[in-house]
Amino acid sequence: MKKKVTIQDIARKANVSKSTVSRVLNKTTPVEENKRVAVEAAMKQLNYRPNAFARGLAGGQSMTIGVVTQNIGSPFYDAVTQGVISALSATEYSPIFVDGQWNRGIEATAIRTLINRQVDGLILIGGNLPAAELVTLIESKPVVFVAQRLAGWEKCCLSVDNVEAGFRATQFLLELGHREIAHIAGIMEHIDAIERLEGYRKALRQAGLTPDPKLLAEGNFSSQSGVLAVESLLARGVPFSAIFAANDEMACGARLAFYRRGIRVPEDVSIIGFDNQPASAFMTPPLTTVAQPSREMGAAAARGILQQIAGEDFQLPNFPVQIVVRESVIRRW
Amino acid sequence: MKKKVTIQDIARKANVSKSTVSRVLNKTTPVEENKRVAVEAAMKQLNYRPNAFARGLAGGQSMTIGVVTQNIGSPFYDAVTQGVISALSATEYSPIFVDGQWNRGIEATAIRTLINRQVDGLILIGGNLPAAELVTLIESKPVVFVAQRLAGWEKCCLSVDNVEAGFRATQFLLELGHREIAHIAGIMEHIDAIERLEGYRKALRQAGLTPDPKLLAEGNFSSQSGVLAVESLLARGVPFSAIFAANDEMACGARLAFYRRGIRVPEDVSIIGFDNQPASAFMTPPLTTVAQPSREMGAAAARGILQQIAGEDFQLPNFPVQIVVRESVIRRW
DNA sequence: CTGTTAGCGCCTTCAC
DNA sequence: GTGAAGGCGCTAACAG
Repeated sequence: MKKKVTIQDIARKANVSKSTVSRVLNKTTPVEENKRVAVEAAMKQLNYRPNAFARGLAGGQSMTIGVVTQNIGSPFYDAVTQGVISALSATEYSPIFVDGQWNRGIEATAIRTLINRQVDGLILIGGNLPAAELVTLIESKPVVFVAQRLAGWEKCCLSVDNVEAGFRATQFLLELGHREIAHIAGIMEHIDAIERLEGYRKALRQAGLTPDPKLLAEGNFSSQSGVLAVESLLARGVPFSAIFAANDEMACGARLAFYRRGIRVPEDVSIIGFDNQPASAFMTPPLTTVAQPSREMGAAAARGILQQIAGEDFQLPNFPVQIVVRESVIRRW
Repeated sequence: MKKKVTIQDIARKANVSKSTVSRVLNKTTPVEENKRVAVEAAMKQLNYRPNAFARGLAGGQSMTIGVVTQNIGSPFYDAVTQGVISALSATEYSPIFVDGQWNRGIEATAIRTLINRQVDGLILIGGNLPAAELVTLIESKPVVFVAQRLAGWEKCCLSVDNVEAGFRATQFLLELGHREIAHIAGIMEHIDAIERLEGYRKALRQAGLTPDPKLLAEGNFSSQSGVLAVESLLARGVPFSAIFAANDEMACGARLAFYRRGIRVPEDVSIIGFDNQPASAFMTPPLTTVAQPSREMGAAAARGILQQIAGEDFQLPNFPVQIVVRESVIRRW
């Protein structure tokens, strides 16, 4: 075993005291030039690495911010994660990730683990713990919720307006001339799924149409469920000329189901997805979809945390969605 | 600010000493039943959470294992990560992730960050730091390299035989009757890409064919590069009836390029990818691909670390690849 | 079985 | 500017 070099060792080597070493390390107080150089040299020579634990213990700051992810669903979450990473990489803070797997129990444990590790802030991406439980877990640490809409915590919530997004996606199909529009919803326990469905219905109603339950299939955000949804839809015998899927994975699955049946996209049916995941541009035909600025949202979340830590007044930005038109939709004459 | 409750507080409340509390906490030494109960009750009441930093400082163990990922390339890496998470979730250890982005500098920094955080072990997924540098960084901590093949560190390397995999993929196409087989390689700095290409050539030679440089295109593992590769291949005017892409993303891009040109898959050209990423089953047509047991590899890596920490003798298992046949290949008569 | 005594490595007052 | 002393919360010997 290698003996670890401590602040003490380098103090001896540089003929100064521990305090001085600490000072050059943190730049908290000016230190005489030559001493500083000596210290830095010693650190280099002995290959000194400050012990993050000791620091955290003594200083009260862990310089880490905890991120709780949910690995199910759409690549949207991955992108948010990337945003967090990149925003933090320029700072002294490191992210530490724990996965909640869309399971309340696991999620709670994940948060506890993070708190035990003394994270200085928390970013929760997705998740479905009730607000009350969250409050007790968080312990009043800085926090930002991504893709959530917690009552009483609006200031800390970062998400696009999914109702609006669903509305616009449907509206888009309506404007292309479609009248019989099906929807493949996500898991109805997720706020995203609920709101997108709501937007879908709203658009239909506004166009003077009545949402037909027979044109609604519930999936679970997986590709496979998209296949099943289309098969179910087809089996019901109610005709439709377009589909709005609550995420790209399911849109993907839907497209495959049509392929299997010999139904052409977009000649026979149009598809619009959600998330603009990278692969959607490479499907055949390329998938039209609704894009959320996921990376930016992750970065914004990280910045929000940093500002809270700094005690600054902060406000999370608003993010608009955007429809990315590709060949999977076509006007139907 | 909430005052933190410490081991001392609960010791007072339970009328025992700090040590006893520590003992029930870690179950290191039997403690009298009634005292134990009292302590546990006190912990519950005061909502006690042990401070991981203090623990780490005092005990020398951080109970975290660091994972360095590279977010570029194929979803293979994501799956490995999942495997690590799941294998570790049953233990007292938590993974902490840092991203190296396939950049030597960033990767080195990532490893240093992890070391500073006193991780008890390291899992490096991908990456391309030279062995020499790695050695000094690691500081003789337990380590497992996934998808690497470091000379002198064979015992700690976990990867499939990519030469063999490339060989079999090509062989598979040969057996279908193809003779003019193109290859879209990955970034030639990555060992995976190099080995897969080598396997491809080996198979051709063994079949009595000479690898034609005009049938080789270099991509960068991204979908987009798959598109470009096919366009480049087509522009060269050398006919081919099948393509082996070094990962599914590029295979995806290739498929799109053919679609754009009106070239049918698999009627006109067959495609085989690599990684068996989930989406590959949902392409049109579903993609034939080479599967690595990625989750299992991640889990095995985690177990390897744990065994090293425990000082046990360990040996990383061998993982075979497997060809998953789907509709994107067809015999050519 | 249990309380007491030392630190773990570092930061932060304090006097100098 | 700089060194000495104290403490962060917990674990790990040590005696009892």
